[in-house]
Amino acid sequence: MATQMIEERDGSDLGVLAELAGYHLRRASNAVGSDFARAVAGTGVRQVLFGILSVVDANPGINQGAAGRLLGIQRANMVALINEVVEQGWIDRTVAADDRRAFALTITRSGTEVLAATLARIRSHEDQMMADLSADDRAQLIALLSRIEARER
Amino acid sequence: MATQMIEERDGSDLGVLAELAGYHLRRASNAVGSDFARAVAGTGVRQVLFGILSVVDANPGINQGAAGRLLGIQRANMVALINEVVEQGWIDRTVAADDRRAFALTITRSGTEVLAATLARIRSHEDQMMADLSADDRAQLIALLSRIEARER
DNA sequence: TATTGTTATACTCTATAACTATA
DNA sequence: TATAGTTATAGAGTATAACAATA
Repeated sequence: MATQMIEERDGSDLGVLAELAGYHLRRASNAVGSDFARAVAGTGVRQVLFGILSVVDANPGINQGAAGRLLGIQRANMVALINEVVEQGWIDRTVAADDRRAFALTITRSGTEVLAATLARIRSHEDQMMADLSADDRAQLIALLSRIEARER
Repeated sequence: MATQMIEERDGSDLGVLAELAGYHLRRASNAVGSDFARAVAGTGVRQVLFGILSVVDANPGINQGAAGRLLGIQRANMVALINEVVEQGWIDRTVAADDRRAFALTITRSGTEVLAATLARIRSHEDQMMADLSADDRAQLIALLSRIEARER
């Protein structure tokens, strides 16, 4: 099997790094992350916060802890994040009816609007970042990434 | 085209988030990143530092700035990172012969050993994280990610 | 005893602006 | 003027440990 050596014009290259999926994951994730930030600049939305809005929208009344587990966010870190979306008026936080330790989260009218508005911007941002990928490529990418995510421990 | 809805056993799901490549990139990158840390725990190596070792090893005498550009690390952030690898004795930093503003970086004997030793651990860590991917899948993944990285600005 | 949310805290990565010394 | 490296600083994400209230 012939391996392809990727080089800069001046001959400098990444070395073994180029073969490591972890490196490319980090670079691609950072590239997409900072373009995401540009795309939603001024809205107060960030990648994590959009995730919370999406999960709470899809699961009305979900517990704070359960939402965190779905998103891979630790309990301790959820506190400030939920405070933020509550203060923005995007999420309602009420004591859960069945468990007085827990908070039930629901998206507000305003939160729904922010979700829709930023989703539009995010879709066009993703279209740009994935411009070199066909629809199949994109689906394949998500499928591959999901298989890696599943190995989290 | 039928879309597949991914759900937890209790019926909770990610909502629109599940369709966004950016979200899966972030989750997969974090999962791989923390497993990387576990794999090289105790060595003093981190993802960024391994990147620097790899690039300097592949390009002896490369400038600090050029190494940073290859890796997507800002000038300002390179300083502390290079201090770290120099203090560890993994990299030699000398004033460049042709440009007295610049530093020429070369990997040391010790750095070469650390690179080889951690590379072995990293390869087995990647094998575990990519256990659900065929060799073709893995190559495809890296190819797809590279196309996204290329859109960085 | 275990779980939910909380506080405090620390580490790492990334970003920007202003400075210096050389080119 | 532009570039290489530096300093200072800030924001964000993630991690752990210990605690109170409730289950």
